[in-house]
Amino acid sequence: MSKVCINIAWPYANGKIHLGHVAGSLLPPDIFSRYNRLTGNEVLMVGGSDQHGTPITVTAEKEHTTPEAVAERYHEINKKAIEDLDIEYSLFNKTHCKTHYEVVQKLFLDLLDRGYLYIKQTDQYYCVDCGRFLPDRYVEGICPTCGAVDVRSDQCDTCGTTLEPGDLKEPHCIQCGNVPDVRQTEHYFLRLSAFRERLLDFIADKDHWRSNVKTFTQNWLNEGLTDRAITRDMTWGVPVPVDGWDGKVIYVWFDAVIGYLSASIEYSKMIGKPDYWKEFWQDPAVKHYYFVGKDNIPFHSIIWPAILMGEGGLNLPYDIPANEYLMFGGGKLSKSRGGAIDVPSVLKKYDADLVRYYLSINMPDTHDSDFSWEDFKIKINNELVSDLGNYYHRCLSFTQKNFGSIPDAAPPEESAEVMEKIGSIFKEYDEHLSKCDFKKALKAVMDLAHFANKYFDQSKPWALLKSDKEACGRVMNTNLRIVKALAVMSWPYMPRSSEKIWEYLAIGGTIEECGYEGMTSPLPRGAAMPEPVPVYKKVEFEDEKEKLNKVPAAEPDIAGPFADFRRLDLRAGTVVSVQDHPDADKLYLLSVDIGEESPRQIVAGLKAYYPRERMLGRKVLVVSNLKPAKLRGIMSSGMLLAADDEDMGGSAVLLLTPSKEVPNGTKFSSGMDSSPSRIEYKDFQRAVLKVSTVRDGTFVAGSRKLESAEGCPPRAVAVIDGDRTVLLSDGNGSVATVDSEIRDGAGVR
RNA sequence: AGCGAGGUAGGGUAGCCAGGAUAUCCCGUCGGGCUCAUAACCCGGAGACCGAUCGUUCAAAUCGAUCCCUCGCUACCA
Repeated sequence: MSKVCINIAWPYANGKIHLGHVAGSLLPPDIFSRYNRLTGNEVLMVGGSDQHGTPITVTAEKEHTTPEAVAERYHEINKKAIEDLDIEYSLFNKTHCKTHYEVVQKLFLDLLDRGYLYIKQTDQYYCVDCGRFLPDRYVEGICPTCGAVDVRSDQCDTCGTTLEPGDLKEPHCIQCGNVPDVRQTEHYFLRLSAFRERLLDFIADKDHWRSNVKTFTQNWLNEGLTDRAITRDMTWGVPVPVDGWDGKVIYVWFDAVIGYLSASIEYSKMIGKPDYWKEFWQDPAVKHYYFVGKDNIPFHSIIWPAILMGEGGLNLPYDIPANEYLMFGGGKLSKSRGGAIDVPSVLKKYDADLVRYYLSINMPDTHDSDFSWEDFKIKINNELVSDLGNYYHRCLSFTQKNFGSIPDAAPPEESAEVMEKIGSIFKEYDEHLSKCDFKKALKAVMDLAHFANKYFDQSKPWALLKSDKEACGRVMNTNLRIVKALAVMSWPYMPRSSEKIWEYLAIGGTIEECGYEGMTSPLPRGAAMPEPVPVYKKVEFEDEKEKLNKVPAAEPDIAGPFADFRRLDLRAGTVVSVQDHPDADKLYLLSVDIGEESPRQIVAGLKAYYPRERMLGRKVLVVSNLKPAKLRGIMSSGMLLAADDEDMGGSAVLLLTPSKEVPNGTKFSSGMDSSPSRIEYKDFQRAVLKVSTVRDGTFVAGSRKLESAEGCPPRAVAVIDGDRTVLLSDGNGSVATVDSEIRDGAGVR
């Protein structure tokens, strides 16, 4: 029996938690905690809502409310969601709490005393109108390096340059629009660099860490550590506990990680044993685990250990089993991407245990994993319900119906094989779980379920019932012992249903009291069994499936020959104006008339190939239904088709042009039906368009026979699909071509 | 283009770090068994030159090199 401290990454209280959070950092620690409890260890499991920081103040301003209101709202929602998932924290705390403030401030002052913090003057934007310093994301302007517009003041997303206050051209406050001053301000910096050696020592023996965690940390340390500002000019957060520092707070990443400690202390106070936390934080024998997502690794492997080292006398992390991402429909499952599946709505439809099972068996522990409702259904129905659930039910209902109570046990030699199997599965399970290998341990449980079903079949209790009821009872007793073992081993994963099974077994007490120790002990003979009801039901979703799965909207399906090409809407047009892109070397900013009310604005990377005068007035072909995209800050609605023979070893880039004069807006669909619906760039890339000289009705590149070579210029563009080759034309004798030499087979992009 | 991950039977995967004898599991498929059970369970079959090539080795899915392809993030891709 030992103590274990389980620390869980703090979800940010600016939105509802979703399945990505659950699979990534919330469910694993709960499984691990329950596993430890069944092993007989004492667990302290803490975490909570991260409630400070600028994004919450932004939300609050948007909603015309206070940051506290926003933070509290999501704290309550998420706390409830976590409880509904049966994730049992000792305490799910929050950073906006008195104890947390005190602990953060104490650590701050301790580090200050020891010389790990120092003050540095920095420049910061200050808005006179708003009367305050502005956070980085409150100031936008033009990037001095690349000229992109509406760039945030800390970093240009367009060119990646890191910016300092004052760098931005034409800065403005996004709140009031005024031009902010650059004023001197001071901040406390954490002397991270002072911990480098100690941190290297710290990770040196961490061979049990997952390789990505260790490698990532090692790389960070090798690159050298830069001191970081740990205070900000704002009021939403933990105040800096130094006179004259009003209006400044401690920055999130110093604030939030300390939450592990403050939540432990807060919990101790709550249970009336104010020193309880010390048993976990000050006894070096207690292992500390940190369950986080992979984006959170350095905060837990470097910054937090540095803070702990600076404070001294507190346990450092023992392991940081960081998970990868749960992907949904190909995209990262995150709040910002909109593909999120938040916990409250999922739990409205499905039992927590089903969700826990699926996320466990599909956990992104070593790689990103994909979430889909289709897969959810398959795994739940075929594995959980059919194997495990059905086994539970056939055993319990058969015994209950025919015996009404627990029948007498078989003599040891009769059940030896089964008990051995339980033992060997448990060994495997235990090994995996002790290493936080959740997926594999659960697979071991499912293996036992499979073995169990086989045992049931082979021992044929339904036949024995007629021939030898006593023997039947002995077999069922053995079966029920497997049921018991399955329920105990499943409990960390699916607590609620396991407890239900426990009731049906009429053992009394709880699974937690039984523990792994009592898992294989005999059943209470003669105990009356209640009538069982299946604990897992198959999931069915005809409508739901459509709704939930169709987050990535189904596109109108174009099938058949030239499907990829027919998704394009190609139009003839005339370049009516050419300007240099203000912020890019290679890009032109064009207006192209494609027969619409006003010309399209299109950004094109052609500066290197066409001087301005050769662009102006030029007849071109435009992909008109391409999803508009910002190119270095400027919207581009479409793209010009150009041939490029790089793949053929050339270096020419030539704009496509109609062979005969056609009105702007003329459709180039080679006489086929095409779709006007909006497409992505990658959809465009799927269509195969090639340029080649044409001789005797044959497309020289690849010697492909053209289906019609009518009106064909000597060099032309063709659309290729399988073995079919068709000229790209307007269907009326104007064929797409280029006006100078290019290698045959050049692609079009 | 940069970074990250990955390419193993029709689909999805395990194994790869610590190289060895019939390559795992799930779905699907084909055949059989059973009838206690949630049309579930059990057994058996077919189906994979482990992305390609080269190398290291007595031995490579596993180690090294090169290349190809896919996905995600990022981008002066249009």
